[in-house]
Amino acid sequence: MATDTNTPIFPVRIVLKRTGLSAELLRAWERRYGVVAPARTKGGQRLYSESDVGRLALLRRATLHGHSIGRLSELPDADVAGLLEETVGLRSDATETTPAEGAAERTVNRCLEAIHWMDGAALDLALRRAAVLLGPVPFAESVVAPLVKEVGERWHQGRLRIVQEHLTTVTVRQVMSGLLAGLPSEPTAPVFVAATTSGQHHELGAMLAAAAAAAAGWRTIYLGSDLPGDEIAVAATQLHARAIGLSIVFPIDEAATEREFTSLASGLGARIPVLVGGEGARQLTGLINRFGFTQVDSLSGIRSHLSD
Amino acid sequence: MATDTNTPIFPVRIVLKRTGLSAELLRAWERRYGVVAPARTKGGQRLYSESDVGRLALLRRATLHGHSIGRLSELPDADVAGLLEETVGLRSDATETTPAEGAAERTVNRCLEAIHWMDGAALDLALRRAAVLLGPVPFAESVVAPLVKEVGERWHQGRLRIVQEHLTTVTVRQVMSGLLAGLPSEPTAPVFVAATTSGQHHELGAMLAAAAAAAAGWRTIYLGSDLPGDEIAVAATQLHARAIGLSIVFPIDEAATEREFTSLASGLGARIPVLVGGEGARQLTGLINRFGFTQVDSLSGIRSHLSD
DNA sequence: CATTTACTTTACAAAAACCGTACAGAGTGG
DNA sequence: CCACTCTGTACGGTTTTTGTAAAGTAAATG
Repeated sequence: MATDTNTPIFPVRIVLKRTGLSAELLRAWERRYGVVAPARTKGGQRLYSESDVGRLALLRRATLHGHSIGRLSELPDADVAGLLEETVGLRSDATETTPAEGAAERTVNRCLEAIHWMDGAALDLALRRAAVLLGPVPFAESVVAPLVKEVGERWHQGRLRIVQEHLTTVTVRQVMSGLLAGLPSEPTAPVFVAATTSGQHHELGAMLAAAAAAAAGWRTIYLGSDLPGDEIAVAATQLHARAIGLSIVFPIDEAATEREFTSLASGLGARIPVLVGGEGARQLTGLINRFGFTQVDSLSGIRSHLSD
Repeated sequence: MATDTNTPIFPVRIVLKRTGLSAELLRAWERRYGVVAPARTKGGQRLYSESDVGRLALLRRATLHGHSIGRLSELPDADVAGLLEETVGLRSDATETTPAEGAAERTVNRCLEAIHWMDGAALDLALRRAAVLLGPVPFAESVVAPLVKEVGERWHQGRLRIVQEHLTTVTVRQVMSGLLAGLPSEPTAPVFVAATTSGQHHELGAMLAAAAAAAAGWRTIYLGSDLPGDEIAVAATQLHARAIGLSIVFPIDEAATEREFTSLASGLGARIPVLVGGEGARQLTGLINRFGFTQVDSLSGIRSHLSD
């Protein structure tokens, strides 16, 4: 095989993007602690391998949780992952460190299997492992989002029972909220409020939005599902929110959604950006625009919108 | 294995976070009582092991319950744990307000305050503090249960907004699920299924039931709220549940509840005990008895019923 | 060839920890 | 009521650790 996980192919800028490190810090880590030893081009620029990137991402997460880079640098990947699980409160016994890529897809399949058998514990375990291994953002994007979508579809087609869908919601919610609690947030950071309007009982979309915002450094407040528009407005105002995220899965009743939007908009004194996402939002573009809201169709979309 | 429970790896800041001690106090304990003897880095910074952290957390809990650190410091972990269990268990005696009970009440008030200001972070913090201080079961009984009840009442009286109730649900749920995940459960233990029937959107009662069962050593599956009776039946059957817990907060519609009960009962092949709790259950005694279900009115009630 | 991106080295600065010492409130025994 | 112990907290001055910046050079890119 030409490209295994040790083939050096990534230039720094990619690594910076994927790990969230700054160039200076990355070089400092290499110089001072020998955290990774990237190959070089003949001109002397660094070339990192997939496993380098994985290790760096892992290390970064561990340091954000309070571990000191000096100690961590002496540990192999597996131990760092183990430590991280422990300190984040995500526990498991064995730590097979299967370096990233296909991991997400495999996790999703394992989850679907667990859901089929209603094996909550297995589902939980699979999710937690993936969460630690991948980190919050990739986990949300490449595991939770596809999983939720798939479950939604199967449920819609009658291939999944209501309990199974419920079990999924409960378990995913649990893992995600643990993850969210672990993300650091400055007290001075802008506030993001995530919720779901009345009639919308599917929470996970809003939770994903919350995760995306939190990962982007916002202070996020997740208010749960099925909330009247004016209530959301009250919360957003009181909390001085700088943005609001709504998730709409089924656009069952456009008129009802419009009512909610109206009460939300009229309750918002200052003009606060409202991001609307979810499957259902796609069919409501007109409505969304009419209210001056913004439609987003992916988690990265949320992230980029929040960069203002 | 590179990292067992005696490998020194945790820097102070993590220990402080996990134990709730202050830096000064921790050092004082080490200096004066030799409570733990952390390893050092080259530069002289402390490095604690997993078992150090465990011992410190234990000691802190014990001191908060009134034991003196001087005495405790001479005891091995197991004895401290024993002592702690003894003193916490004493609570059920008619003794007036032990420090722990005062703490519970104070926590509830602090939570209500936080809820009023929609300060999710403060709410979360107060709950977590109380959870580690009191341990899972007393926490559920003397903090969460009263809190949920109070919030329910205020909400009913219109003294709380819907958002505030939602925020409470979300936050409590998060803390509780973290707690539940921490409780050990044997794979061979009997299974308890907790849920809420259709139309019942208030989750926390069922979660409390799940916590009580988990603390009693059962393997619990929490299925979430608003589930049709037959779906609960399917899950219970498939999972070989040995008991089912339902929570009914508002008995809005007795006829509807009866329908749910019917579909649940008819879906259960074997005769599985069904425990019904919550405010609403009190007004449905007749209905509950007619189906051969059991009414419970407190968490300790659940525990005692599950001892069979 | 000009502009952008990276590299190295050196230096600085802030945070986090360290230590010793001291102080204050609660409880205890005389 | 007065010492005295036990315990938690606080201050002030150092050292370690870690992140960031500056300056000058080299490589890549279009």
